[in-house]
Amino acid sequence: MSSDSLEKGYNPAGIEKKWYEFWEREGFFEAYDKSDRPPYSIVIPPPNVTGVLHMGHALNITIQDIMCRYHRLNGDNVLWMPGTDHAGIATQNVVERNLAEKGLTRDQLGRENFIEEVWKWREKSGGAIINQLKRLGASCDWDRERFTMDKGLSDAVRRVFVRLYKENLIYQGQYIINWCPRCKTAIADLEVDYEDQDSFLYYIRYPFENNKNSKKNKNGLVVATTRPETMFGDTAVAINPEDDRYADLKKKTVKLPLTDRVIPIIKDKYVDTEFGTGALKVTPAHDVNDFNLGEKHGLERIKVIDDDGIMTEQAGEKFKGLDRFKCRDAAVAALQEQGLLVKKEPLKNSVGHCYRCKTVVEPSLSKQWFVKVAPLAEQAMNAVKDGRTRIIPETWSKTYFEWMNNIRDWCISRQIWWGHRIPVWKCAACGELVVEEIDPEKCTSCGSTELVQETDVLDTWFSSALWPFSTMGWPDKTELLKTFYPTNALVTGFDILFFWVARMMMMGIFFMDEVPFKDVYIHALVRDEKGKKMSKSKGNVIDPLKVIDNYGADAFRFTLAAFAAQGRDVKMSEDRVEGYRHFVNKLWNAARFALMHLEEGKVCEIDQNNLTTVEKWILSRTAATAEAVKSGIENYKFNEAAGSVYQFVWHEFCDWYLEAEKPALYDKNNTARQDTAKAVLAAVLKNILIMLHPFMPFVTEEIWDILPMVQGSVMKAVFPCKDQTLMKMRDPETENNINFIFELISGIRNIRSEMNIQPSMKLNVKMESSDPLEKTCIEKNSAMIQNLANLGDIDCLDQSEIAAFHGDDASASSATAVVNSTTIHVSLKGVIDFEKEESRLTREIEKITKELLSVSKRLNNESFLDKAPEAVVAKVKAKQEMLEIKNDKLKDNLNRIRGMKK
RNA sequence: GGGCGAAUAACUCAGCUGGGAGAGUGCAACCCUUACAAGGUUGAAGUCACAGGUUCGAGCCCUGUUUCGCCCA
Repeated sequence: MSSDSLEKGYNPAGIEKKWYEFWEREGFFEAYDKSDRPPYSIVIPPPNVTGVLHMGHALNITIQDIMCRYHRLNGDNVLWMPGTDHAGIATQNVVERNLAEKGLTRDQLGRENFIEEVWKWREKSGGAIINQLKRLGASCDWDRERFTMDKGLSDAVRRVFVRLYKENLIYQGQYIINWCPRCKTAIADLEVDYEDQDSFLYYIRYPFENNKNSKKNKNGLVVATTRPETMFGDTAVAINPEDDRYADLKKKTVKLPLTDRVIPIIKDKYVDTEFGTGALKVTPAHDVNDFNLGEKHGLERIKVIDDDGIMTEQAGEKFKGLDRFKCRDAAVAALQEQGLLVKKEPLKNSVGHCYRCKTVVEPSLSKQWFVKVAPLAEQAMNAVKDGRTRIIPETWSKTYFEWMNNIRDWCISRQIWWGHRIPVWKCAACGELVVEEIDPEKCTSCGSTELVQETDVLDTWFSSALWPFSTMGWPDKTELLKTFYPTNALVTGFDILFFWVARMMMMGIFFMDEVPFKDVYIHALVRDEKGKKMSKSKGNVIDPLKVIDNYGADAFRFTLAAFAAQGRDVKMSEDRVEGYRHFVNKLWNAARFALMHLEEGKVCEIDQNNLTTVEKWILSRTAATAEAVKSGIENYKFNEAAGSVYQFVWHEFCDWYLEAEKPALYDKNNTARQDTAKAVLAAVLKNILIMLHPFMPFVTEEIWDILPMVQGSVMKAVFPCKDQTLMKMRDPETENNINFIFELISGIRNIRSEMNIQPSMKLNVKMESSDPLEKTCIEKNSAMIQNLANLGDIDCLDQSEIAAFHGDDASASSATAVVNSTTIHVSLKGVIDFEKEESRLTREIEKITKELLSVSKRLNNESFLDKAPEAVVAKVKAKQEMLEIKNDKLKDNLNRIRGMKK
């Protein structure tokens, strides 16, 4: 391909699709069950099958893709295991909503037909997110895609349930759980979102029995509650035994208003004396804390709200059949009528909502299945404590321990149809519970065939917890497991640290005897540009697919990587993506430029003996940048990796190197020089493409394809750190020399700019150096200085010439700059503005004087000299020396200019 | 109420086991120089939230205060 055909600007449309299909077709994402190469594996956090791509996914996937592509470039056998989870409640909701449009309910269909409907839905529209991940460039091994409801994964779920049950780590029991009256299922503690809400605190008098005394505060106990509708389920009133207000209380019971029941007064230190009146109504069937209190004191549990959120018979004739919130108003009104409502005051309290449908959760007494997590949690904690699994950033391990220490048993049964049905059968004949992996034919106890399977299904997270090994074929002992378990890393947001990571840890350790992953990298949340959480209701959601359409996946990915600093949220705005689109374009144009010179030329080896200083420098910097990218990615510091390569490509490669190399590239008269220049250009560009490939897979592949000196795909290239010849090019001395030269050039440019001299005007310069090494360096690179500073004559003065020059008029009408031990005299005969030059030098001197002051302050301090490390003292001394030289020279120059002014 | 984190240039953020503050964007001036105006060159800009302490030395470590965010109850 010729560079003429290359667009002036990079246009990602079309190119991304082309390469993605190419990679898939060629099988470049495939992992090998068995291989001599080192294994590297990641399992994807399975997105919800009903989900659509959001910013959180985009960041999560980009990070994993960077890691996987990087490891492939290192020659590893990489497995990136993809898939989705079946999202029990969410999916059932979606399908039920579709049915409702046709006027149907799931009950009308029946369980089996309904499940068939769900599968149909999943075939048709489930997993749309997978194709969206591909738009980002995700290099998952798609042939291995898994779904938590697949046969193999379902077998794994049964194996796990049965074993945990038989080891008494799963049990069934009547406990208080969180009930969603809309989803009509139990949900786990974690699935409840608490939100502050404006409510009222109602003060209600519970009168004493047969009390005719009218002394106001003595004729009953006043309780405070936010939920008067639960009073029908009260089975006690509790007070703190140390509460002075009730020290003289003789009564043992109170009458429960609006009912004919009498309930006991119990004493427990649990009661908070600060809250309300210090008297607490106790409703064991509808409050977690009351449940515990009730258990301790052997209280009766009366359920007054049913599974639809409607008051039961127990609420009495007048209230039964009312919605729980309507009942609240009705009860309050009735109490007021009877003069039992003492007062109500506004209160902000936190109310639990179902995380799927936002309905207010009802704590409710219910028979459910639980996992006894404490023993599992301990193992999971130990694995982090002893470093078998690292959590990165480390600070999240505190949160992890905090949760593990306060963990409660996990309610795993759900009263829905879509999910893994619990493998427990009850014998209708003898009542025996049969718990088996394979559907049993008859009762293991009495032999009866009348077995009825448990109707509940398991929490989706129960199957997700097995993801790292169930996806690899467990319970079979597969080659895949042998090669890739435990996985190297898990990448996720902190929001599912407990939902998922902690549970995978427990299950992995229990069933595999090994942690599921060596590293857990917790990345940031993506927020909007003001730092607010993105949400549909706020209308501040940025759609990743739109961003890709507008700016290209490469620019988007690079933006995410560049902002993904550890422990900090990513604030996303389209402006930022636009900035990085410029970077993609810059790379594109650098490649276009390179192609002009490389397309016809033969592929040359670098002639090590013919390298200029700037060529040695760019090769050294290439090696250094490769190191920085490697270390950034391997240490999960993606912003550092991205930042290093950005800085290198734009400022070192494009701004300095390409500009410096142009004369050689265009020089037809010196083909040896030209060939070497081309060879270096080719080598550096090639390595840039490889280093950038994990971040920007599409544009790098496109350029790689066009470049004449490389074959195949950039995906099959080798990361520069593995190239020993390149890595040996690290050369700090050359880097110092070049920095010195660059500073000289900048010094001259600065004079040009500040003195308002036409950029096109060629300047004549004399250099005066007291350091012979600097002088040699200048002489060696004078052509480059001449070129980049746009000079006419450049003259490096000998010792013998210096004195004469200082006596000359030319020196007096020069503007000067000092770099290290070298003074640059820019001849401005006739055009110099002495006023300007004087103020320029004065400002320079002021700056240096300030620095010098702080340096000498330290060097005059004896305890500094005494106690600071030698290296530090030496460094400061060297700095002082340098500053003093510079200061002296600038002052000389200033005096000369002042002399000329007169 | 308990826990975690943040505060650095106009904005967004880096800043390693303490050695004397950086980048990108933006801003200002100049420039269509044979890859790129989605560009180049140059420049201005900071009491590192506040108050103490440790240290020869603090953006960094310790204590307290203020403001903001998140998680859990």
